[in-house]
Amino acid sequence: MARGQRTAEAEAGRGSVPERLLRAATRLFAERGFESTSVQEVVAAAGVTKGAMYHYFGSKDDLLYEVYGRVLRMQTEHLVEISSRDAPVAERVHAAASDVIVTSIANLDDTKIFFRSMHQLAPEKQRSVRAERRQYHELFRSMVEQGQSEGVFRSDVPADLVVDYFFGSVHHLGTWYRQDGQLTGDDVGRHFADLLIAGLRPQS
Amino acid sequence: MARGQRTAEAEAGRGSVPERLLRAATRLFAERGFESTSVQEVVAAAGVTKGAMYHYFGSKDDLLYEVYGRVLRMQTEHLVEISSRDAPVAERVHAAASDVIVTSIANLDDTKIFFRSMHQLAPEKQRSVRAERRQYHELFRSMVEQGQSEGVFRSDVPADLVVDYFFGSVHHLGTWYRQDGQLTGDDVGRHFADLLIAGLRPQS
Amino acid sequence: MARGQRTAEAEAGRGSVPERLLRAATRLFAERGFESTSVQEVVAAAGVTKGAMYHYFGSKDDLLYEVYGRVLRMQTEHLVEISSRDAPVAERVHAAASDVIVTSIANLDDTKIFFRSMHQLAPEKQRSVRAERRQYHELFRSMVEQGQSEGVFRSDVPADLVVDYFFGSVHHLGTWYRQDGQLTGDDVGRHFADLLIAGLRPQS
Amino acid sequence: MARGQRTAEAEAGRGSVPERLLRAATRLFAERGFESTSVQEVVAAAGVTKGAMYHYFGSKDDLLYEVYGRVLRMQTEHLVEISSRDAPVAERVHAAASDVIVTSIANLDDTKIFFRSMHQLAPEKQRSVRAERRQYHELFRSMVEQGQSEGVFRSDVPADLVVDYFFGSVHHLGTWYRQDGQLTGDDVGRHFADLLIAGLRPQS
DNA sequence: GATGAATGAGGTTTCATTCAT
DNA sequence: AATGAATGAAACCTCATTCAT
Repeated sequence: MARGQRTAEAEAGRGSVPERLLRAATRLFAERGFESTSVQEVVAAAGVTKGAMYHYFGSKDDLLYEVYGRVLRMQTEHLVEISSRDAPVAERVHAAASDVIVTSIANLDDTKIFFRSMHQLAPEKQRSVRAERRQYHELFRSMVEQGQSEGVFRSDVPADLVVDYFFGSVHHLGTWYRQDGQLTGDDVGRHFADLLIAGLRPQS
Repeated sequence: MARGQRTAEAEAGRGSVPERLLRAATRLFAERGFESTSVQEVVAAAGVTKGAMYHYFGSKDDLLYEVYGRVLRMQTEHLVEISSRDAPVAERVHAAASDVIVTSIANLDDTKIFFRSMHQLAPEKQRSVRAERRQYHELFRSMVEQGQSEGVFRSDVPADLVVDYFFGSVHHLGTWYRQDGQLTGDDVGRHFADLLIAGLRPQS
Repeated sequence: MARGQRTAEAEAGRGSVPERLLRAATRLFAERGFESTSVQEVVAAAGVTKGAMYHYFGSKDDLLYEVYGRVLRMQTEHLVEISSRDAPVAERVHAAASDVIVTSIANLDDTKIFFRSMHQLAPEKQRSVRAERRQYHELFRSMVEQGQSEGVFRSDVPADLVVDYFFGSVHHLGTWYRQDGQLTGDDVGRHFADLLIAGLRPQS
Repeated sequence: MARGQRTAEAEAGRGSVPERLLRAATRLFAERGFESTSVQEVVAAAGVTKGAMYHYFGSKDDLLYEVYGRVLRMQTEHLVEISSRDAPVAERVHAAASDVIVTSIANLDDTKIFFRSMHQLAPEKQRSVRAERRQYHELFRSMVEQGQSEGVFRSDVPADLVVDYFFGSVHHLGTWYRQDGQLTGDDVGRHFADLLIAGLRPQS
C-alpha cells in the first residue's frame, strides 16, 4: 500500500506503460485470440490499471491496431530496401521472400494475431491496415513482374497470383512453426524462397 | 398458431432445422467471425428459436465443430482416392494440390472459418479437428516423400516443410479470393499446383 | 437398437413408471436439491422420457409433493396407532419420539427433501403439506399436555415449544446421520427419546 | 443524470453498496430461497446494477457465502467467550445453548438461509463453512464431555449425539418462530436450554 | 498521469412445459 | 401410453468503457 502494490507479472518489469501494455496484449492476443482476451487480462498482465490503459489507448481495438502497425512498418521498410538493391531480380525476390519469413518468425505472435484477428478491427482501421499491406504486396508483385518481363520468371501465372500463393506460406507460419523445433527462421526462409524461385523459373 | 410466425430470413426456407442452422452459422461465422456472431443472430437467420438450436447442438462451439467436420471429411475422402490412383507421383501430387484448392474455393466460407476460428474451439474438439487435419497432411507428405525417393522431386527441402509451404496457400484463399473475380477455382487450382510441382523439380 | 435402447440406470429396473420416477426423484432431490435437479435428469435416471413423466405427473412440483406425501402419511398412521395405545403417557411419548426418528432415518432422503425443499412447493400444495404436518404436531402436543396435566411432565415449558424443540432433532437428522456410521436408527431413536423424556420430568 | 434514477427500494437507502447488497440478499434468500431468487431481484432491491454486484462479489454464490460468514463468526466468538468463563460446566452449557438460540432468533433470516441453502454452495465454499461449523460443534461437545466426566451429566448418551440433538432445535427455529409472536428470543433460549440441561442430568 | 467503482447492454445456456403424432 | 422436437422466458455472468477524484 505504501508504495503501490506491485502485483505485476512478466510484462510488468521493464519499459514504459504503453510498451508494457503492447507487450502484454501481443502475447495474450496470440495465445487466446483477440475476442477471448479481456481488457482486464491485458492490464493485469501489464501490471497497470484499466484507467491507465484508456489513458494511452482509445480502445481495445487501438491496442490491436498498434500491434499490427509495428511489424508491418518494419517489414515494409525491409522490402523497400531490398527492392532498391542493385542486384538481379531473382536475387531480390529471393531475398524479399526470405526476409518476410524470417521477420514473421521473429515476431510470431504478431503474425498470428495479424492473420487471425484482422477481421475484428473496426472497419476504418481495417482499411488502413489493408492499405499498408496492399502497398507491400504491390511492391513485391512489381518485382515479380519485372522478372517476368525480363524472361527470368515464367509468365503463364499472373504475378498477382504468385504473390497470393507465396504469402499464404507467411500466414500459415503461426499455425505450425515452433520456436523450440529444429528449424531456425533462416532455414525456413531459405527453403521457402528456394521453392518459390524454383517454381517461377520458365517452363521448358 | 395456424398462421405461424414466419419471421424467417434467407436460410429459413429449405431443409431441416439442423441444416438451416448449419447453413446460417457457416455464412455468419465467415462474414463476421465466430466470436462476433451471437447465437441469437444465427437462430434468427435460420428462422428458428434458441431452444431449437440447443436441442440439436450442445453449444455454440458444437456448431463450429460441425461446420469444420463436413468439409474436412470431404477433402480427406478426395485425397484418399487421389493418392490411390495408378498414376505417376508427380501427377498425383498435382491432382491433390489442385483438388484441395478447388474444394476450398467451392466452400470458401468454411475455409475462412476453419483458419480464422479453429483456435476458439474447446480444447478437446480442437484436438479432434487437428487430428483429422494431421492425417490429411501425412498422406500428402507421404506422396511428396515418394516423389523424393523416386528422384522425381528435389530432396534438399524436407517433405514436412513442403506441405506446410503449400497449405499456407490454402489458408490464404479466404483472404483474397473473390467469387465474382475473373479466376475460377479450377484456374487457381491449376496455377498453384503448377507452381508447387515446378518448385519441387530437382535442381540442376 | 433392435429392441429399444435400454440406456436406463439404477432406478430403471423395477416397478411401474410412476414408481420409478418417484424413486429417481427422491434420490436426486436429496442429493442435489429440488431446484438444482432438472426434469431431464429425473427422467433419465428413471429410464423414461419427459412425455411419460408429464403423463403421470402434472408438473415437477407434483413430483416433490408426492415424495412428501408418502412418508408423511406413514408417520401419521404410526402416531395415531401409538397415541391410542393403552399405556402410560410417558411411555407413549417415548415411543412416538423414537418412532419418528426411526422412520425418518429409514427414509432419510425424503427427510432431507422435506426440510430443505418444502418452501419451493407451490403455495397451495405447501398449505396442504403444512396442514398434514400440523395435524401430526397437534397429536403429539396433546400427548405432552396430557402428561403435564397428569403431573408426569413439567409444566413450566409450553407444550407447543416442547414439540418445536424435539422436531428440530428430526429436521436435523438429514444433516449429520450417516447410514454407514456406527449408530442404527433404533439407537438414535432411543437416545433422543431418552433425552426428551428426561428433559420433561418435573423439576424439583 | 443530474436527477439520477432512483428506482431503488427498501434496502437502497443506507450503507455502502456491498452492505446494501448483503442486506437485500439476506432478506430475499430467506423469503424465497437462494435458487428462487434471481440476481436481478437482489440488485433491484439493493438499488444497484448487476455490474456493481459483480464488482464486489465474484458470484451469486459468493453472496450466500458472505451471509453465512457473518453470523457464523459472531456465534463462534460468543461460544469461545462463554466456554472460557469461570463457572460450573452446567451453567456454561446452559449459557451457550441459550446464546445460540438467542442469536439465531436475532438473525432469523440468516438462520433460515443457513439451513436451507447451504447445500447449494459450491463444494469448496461448502467445505469452508462446514469446517467453521464443525469447530463450533466440537467446542460445544467438549463442554458436554467435561460435564460427563465430572459426573454432572449423564454418560449413557454420546456427547456427539447430544450436540446433534440440540442443534436440531436451532435449525428448526426458522420454520416456526414468528417475530410477532408472544415468545421473545430470550424466552425460547431459556426454555430450550432448560430442556437440554434437564435431559442431561444423570438418571437415577 | 492514474485510479477503480460503476454502468448497462449483451452474451451463452438452461429449463419446465407443450403438442402433434 | 408415450414420444421428442420445439418453445420462450429467464437465468447467471462478462465486458468495454466512463468519470469523479
